[in-house]
Amino acid sequence: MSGNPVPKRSDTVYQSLRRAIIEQALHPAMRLPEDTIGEQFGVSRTIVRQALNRLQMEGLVETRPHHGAHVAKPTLEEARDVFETRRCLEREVVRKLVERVSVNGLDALDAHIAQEDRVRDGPRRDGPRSIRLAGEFHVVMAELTGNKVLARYVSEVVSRCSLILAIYSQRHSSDCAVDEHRRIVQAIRDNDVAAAMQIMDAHLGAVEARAALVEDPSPDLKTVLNRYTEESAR
Amino acid sequence: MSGNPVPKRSDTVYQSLRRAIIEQALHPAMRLPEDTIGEQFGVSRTIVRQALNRLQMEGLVETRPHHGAHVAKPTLEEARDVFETRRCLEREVVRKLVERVSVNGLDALDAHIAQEDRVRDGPRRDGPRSIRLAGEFHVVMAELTGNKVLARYVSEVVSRCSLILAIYSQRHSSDCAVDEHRRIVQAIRDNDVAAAMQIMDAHLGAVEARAALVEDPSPDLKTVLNRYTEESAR
DNA sequence: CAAAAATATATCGTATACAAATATTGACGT
DNA sequence: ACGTCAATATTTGTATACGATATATTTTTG
Repeated sequence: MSGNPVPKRSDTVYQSLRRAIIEQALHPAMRLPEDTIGEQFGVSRTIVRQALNRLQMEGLVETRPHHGAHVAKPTLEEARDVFETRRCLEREVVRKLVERVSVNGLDALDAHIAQEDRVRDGPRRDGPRSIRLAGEFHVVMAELTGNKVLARYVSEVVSRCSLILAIYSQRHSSDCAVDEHRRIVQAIRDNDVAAAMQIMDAHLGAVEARAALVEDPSPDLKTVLNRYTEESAR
Repeated sequence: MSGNPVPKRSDTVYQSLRRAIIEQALHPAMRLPEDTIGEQFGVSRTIVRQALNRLQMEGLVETRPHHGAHVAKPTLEEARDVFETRRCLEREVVRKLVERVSVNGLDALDAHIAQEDRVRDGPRRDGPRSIRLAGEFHVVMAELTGNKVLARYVSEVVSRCSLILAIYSQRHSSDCAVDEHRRIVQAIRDNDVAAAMQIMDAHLGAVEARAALVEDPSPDLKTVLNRYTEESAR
């Protein structure tokens, strides 16, 4: 009666694809053929399909019948919905954490921030990893509430936010983000609900603003080619 | 390029199972063998598995490797998590609806309440259907916000709440519930955020209390037997 | 007679094969 | 030269077959 004798190969595929999408290694609207992925991982389409289904439910991939799976390409409206829901959920997270969070929990958050610092100031500016870490900070917070349901939803919206940022934001200026994380933890430490919530709201607002202000950077093939033909004509 | 030429057979299975679970036709912890279900619906295990996977993600069924799928049997802790998250989400729903809801939206809510009344006062007291309708009222509200993400999460927690009520509440006293629904709509009509939220919170609190106050009616075999051995020893 | 081992059965996990649907490409006629 | 239509080829949707694993039953042994 061991816990996990078989590490579930579909989970491996799922997590790999998830990271690849979040870190923008797989661009939005990119096709995800089952055969190709299966060959790559050495598994059959059955396994790949499970992973893709999960990703679809979480909003990271979209599938149309007989068209297969594609990396999701959220519209601005969807993006707004995700951000709005995320704010709602994270307010609850902060509220709960201020109410009761263990010292270990705060330490875990500090440790995570330290890791974010390390990656940011590290030898090479690892943008994708930085985005992922920034998101995981919020997931860690949600898990510290002890509410599994809440944590799952936060994890989902954070993933989707990462994808949205990957689309709509040119570069992830994580400098301010890390600092805001620090300030949120400080407010929680001070048992200051209002401050923590306000900082969190501002933080998410800043993230959202960064997304909303930029134009869609991955337009249709036609548009791209138009630009290039213009260049060659010039 | 028609919308849905094939109504997706897995969706049929999914919805049937979902309703059966929510209406307590399928009891918690009941086994759900893939073959049996497949034979019943005239589809292969592949289809059934898709439906079961979806239900698992939504928390309505649980599966352990090589043990197959069972109807979920949430613990009290899970139940609390679900209720807490639901409150958080529905507060947001109410807030958004008060901000801006169309007349059509309010009409839809009225119509739904009327339907609840009809079923409640109908010839036969249709308990299961009453539970389902009560839940769907909240889903309709969430959908009226226009936020798809929010609506999906609300739909999920409402489903799970229905299941929880099915377990922990002996009978669904829907009389008060319908009236509370009416009062919530009234508060929204009056643009009274505070009142609407307060009623909603009280409503969910009442639902939760009804669940939390009852002891687990189907505990472990050991626990039951312990109680009985104690009794015989006394 | 009780307990433990061994077998049998049922159910699940995965791969693969076949059918259906669609996008693409080439041919053809205007 | 361009638009339309048909054939091909790729990809998904579904079913089924096979192997693995857990549970139930039976048999054996102390």
